[in-house]
Amino acid sequence: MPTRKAEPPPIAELYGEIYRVVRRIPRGRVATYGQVAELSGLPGGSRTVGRAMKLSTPQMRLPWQRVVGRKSRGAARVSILDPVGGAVQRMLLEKEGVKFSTAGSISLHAFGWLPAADSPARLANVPRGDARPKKRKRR
DNA sequence: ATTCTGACTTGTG
DNA sequence: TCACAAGCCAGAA
Repeated sequence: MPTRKAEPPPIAELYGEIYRVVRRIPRGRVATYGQVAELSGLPGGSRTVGRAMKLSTPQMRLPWQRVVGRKSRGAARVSILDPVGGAVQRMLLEKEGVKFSTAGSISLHAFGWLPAADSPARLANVPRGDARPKKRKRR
């Protein structure tokens, strides 16, 4: 085979994967950009997920409002720059039961999506040690 | 090719 | 908790 430079990663494919992951987020739950990125095979690609959301269209019928920005260890928040879009996202989430604190943050402890325990029904007894294999102490 | 920008995240102070 | 810097990735100029 002649010299064939490593072809660039199929961006479109990755976007498709991102949308696929987003569709798995259950109603009333939220996932962070970073979380969606990892599940899509794009570690560190949180910004790419944000772009994918922005590029999404209504025809896709994508639950984009369930993807939020991480604020701290157990909290998330709306990260859309456009104030109108941000308000829409919040409204849509509240409509499906997601509660916002006075500071405008969402408790991941209460509404964070747990991909691993997605179908088994999140019992009240959800193991605290997230699905993270290796993680030093608390981050 | 280089620089800027953003629906990101994490570390510091 | 807030502000700022750095690292990060893809698209636009």
